[in-house]
Amino acid sequence: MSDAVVALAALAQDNRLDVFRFLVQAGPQGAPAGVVAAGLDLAPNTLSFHFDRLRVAGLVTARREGRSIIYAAKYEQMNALIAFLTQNCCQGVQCTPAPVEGQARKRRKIPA
Amino acid sequence: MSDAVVALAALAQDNRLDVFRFLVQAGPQGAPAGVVAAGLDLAPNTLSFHFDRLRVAGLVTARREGRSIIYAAKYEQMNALIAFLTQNCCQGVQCTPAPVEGQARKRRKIPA
DNA sequence: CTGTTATTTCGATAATCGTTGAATTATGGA
DNA sequence: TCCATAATTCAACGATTATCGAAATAACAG
Repeated sequence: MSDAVVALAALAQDNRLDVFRFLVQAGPQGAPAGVVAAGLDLAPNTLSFHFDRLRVAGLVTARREGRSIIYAAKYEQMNALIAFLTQNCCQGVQCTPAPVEGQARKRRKIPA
Repeated sequence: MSDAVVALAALAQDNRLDVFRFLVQAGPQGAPAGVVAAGLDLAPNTLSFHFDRLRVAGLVTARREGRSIIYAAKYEQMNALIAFLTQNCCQGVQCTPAPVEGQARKRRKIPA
């Protein structure tokens, strides 16, 4: 219940939503903090702050690998959030989950 | 894109999420501000503040009816948000939208 | 017009947020 | 050991947020 608010708050910020989307695109193996920082042009300390929000919200995981820290999107938590919204937005009402009209987008590669 | 952030921010607050859920349960015809205030035990001015956030985010509509103002959930916008999250969380990855396990809840009536 | 009900607007307040610069910790290479 | 790289922590700041009390607006009844 209150988990949802924390998750929503974690995603309710431009940079943080970008970070999460970046990690989703990076795939299950995740990406090092530095790569995310470079890819999104964010200061490392600012990014740390946002990573922490996402981590506390259970939306990402963090693991050390050499001197990098690899962050990865936690898809299950995102699914839980979507499930919550789906159930709590559409109590008996019509609620078409929208069958992806655009089809797979251009699939941006991680920039150099 | 940025619409999503505004919508997420609108829902990322305890009282506001409660208000939206209340309106969803109230159905498409909506509920007067006073009824919501009584039902959720919120000060009318505080509630006005939250309604405005939801309205700006496009998540509710407001119409005058006599001396009451009726607020109603805008389901389409919520669906759009869920669609955005579904598409942007699950780029090619497994993303089971969870087929409503709990089934229709006790369906609380609007309190007197 | 006067009073009552329903809601919003205004001003102020404490708390939280996002960003920055400087310092710190952790890892690995020479 | 000494140095460079990767990331975090800390202290500070301006900005935004949520709430409150008081006043204002809107609609209706008498």
